[in-house]
Amino acid sequence: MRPRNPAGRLPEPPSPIADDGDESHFCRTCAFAGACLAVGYGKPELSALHCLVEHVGPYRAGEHIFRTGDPFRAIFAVRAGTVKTCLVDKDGREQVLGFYLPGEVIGLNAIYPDHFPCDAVALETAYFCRFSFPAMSALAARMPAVQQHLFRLLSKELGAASLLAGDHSADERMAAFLVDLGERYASRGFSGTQFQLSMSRGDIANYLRLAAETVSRVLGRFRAQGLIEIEGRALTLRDAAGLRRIGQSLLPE
Amino acid sequence: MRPRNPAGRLPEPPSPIADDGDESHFCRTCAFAGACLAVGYGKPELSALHCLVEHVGPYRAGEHIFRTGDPFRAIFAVRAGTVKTCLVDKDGREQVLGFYLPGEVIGLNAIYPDHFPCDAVALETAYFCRFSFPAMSALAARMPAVQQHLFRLLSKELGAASLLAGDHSADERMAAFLVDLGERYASRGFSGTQFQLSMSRGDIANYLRLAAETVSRVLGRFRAQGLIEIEGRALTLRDAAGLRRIGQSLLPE
DNA sequence: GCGCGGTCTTGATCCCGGTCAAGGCGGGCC
DNA sequence: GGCCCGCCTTGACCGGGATCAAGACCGCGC
Repeated sequence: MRPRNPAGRLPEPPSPIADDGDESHFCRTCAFAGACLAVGYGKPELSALHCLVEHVGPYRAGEHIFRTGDPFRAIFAVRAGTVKTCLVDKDGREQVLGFYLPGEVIGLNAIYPDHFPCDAVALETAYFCRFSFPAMSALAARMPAVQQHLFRLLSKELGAASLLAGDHSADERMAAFLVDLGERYASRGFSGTQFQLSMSRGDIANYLRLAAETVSRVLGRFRAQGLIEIEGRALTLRDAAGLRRIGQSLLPE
Repeated sequence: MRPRNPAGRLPEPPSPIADDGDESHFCRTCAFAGACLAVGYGKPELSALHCLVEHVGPYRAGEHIFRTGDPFRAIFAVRAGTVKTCLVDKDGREQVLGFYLPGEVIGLNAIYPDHFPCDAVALETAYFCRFSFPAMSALAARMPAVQQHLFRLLSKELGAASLLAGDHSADERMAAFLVDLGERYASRGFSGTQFQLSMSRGDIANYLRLAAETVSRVLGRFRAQGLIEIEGRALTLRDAAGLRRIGQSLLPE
């Protein structure tokens, strides 16, 4: 894996920011749009939901959205940019818990401890919708679809965490990671086969519980096998089916 | 780790079954008692909750409470006995997701996929309270404390799953596992330092992502160091503080 | 009693991935 | 321009835990 193309860092991908929506429309990628629109709520409910939303940002790469120990008051939906969450154990080593793309929600694991159990850090310039959680809970009680949606978000993340906990080879983890990223991009309307990795090799390694060197080597091997193309952080999935086969034991369905 | 004492299997520990409760009282270890009683709900709410509960069991060791793919209709609180949940990947290898003691709740990870994503198997004779989930959701909408409690249960399990996903040594995992078990028993009114392991070494190994042989060796080492006493499945924590120190990076607070 | 199967322990060996070390590349700053 | 620093890659080596293999112990059924 030799020459690094400047395109690996520049130009900033044109990652379109989701529009802001209005009284009766949500941001295009909103994590909650599905919960409400699909069920056909009317204007009053929509404005109720809009009332408890606050647009925040931008956060520059490296800035914290919240930190371990901060009191839990709100969950955040990513509008643009990418975020990693990570816990830092008492001897300072960090452990990446997840990466979050536009349309995804962070902060759910703070409900139980009632304060954030991890840090959230922007990996590139990022914008958020901030949902006051007390207000959201109250709304959930009035709108079953919202409650149901929250339950599902939580439950979904639980499933994802369990998978990562399995003992799988470096190849399996890496392949599953790439396929998963692609599918998440695709489901939000971006290209699912060609995108920028917004996180460093080190972060990927940490997330997959591998060494950074191993990530490099596996990526190199995948490239040699024609499964992917990669230059710096610019990634193309050449053989998604092949990757899926390798990572199948970690992938849904 | 040499002689095995028959006590490892027999006599059946006198694991007291939780009482059944009545119109205004819950089973002693009920996972939802706290949600309701602490907030001081009155008779009507309590009977609402009681109405949607159904006592089921006994299930004998090895019997399934639910299987992967079963449609999701209810969550289960353990009244007595122990349960393991595990997913079976397509090539038949199983992965233990968790062990559940009296007072704990299984089935939460089924909300999102809307069918059970794993099997639940009784490790010893077990009894349950079965909560219809649609009814529970409806109740949660009327009783904020119930909704909050469900959110917290989900969020708590999410935290636990993330921890297990870290890369930790066999000693750390094992120590944390033993301490955690002890604390969970203690919090339900059982002895936290002396109890029967209701699962096989193989199940423990699978849960901790180790080989069964490694579990044996670590247990042997812990015994040699005076941290524990163990004969078959009869376990005594001799130096809980020492174990906690070893497993600290996986343990809360 | 005896044999069988399951669970557990113990020892020997192997291998994947971690660690250490060195070097390339690119970007930012003086 | 030149330097430094962070990120990434590549190679050499090492070690923790998996795997393979053998045997102990127990409960059970005949």
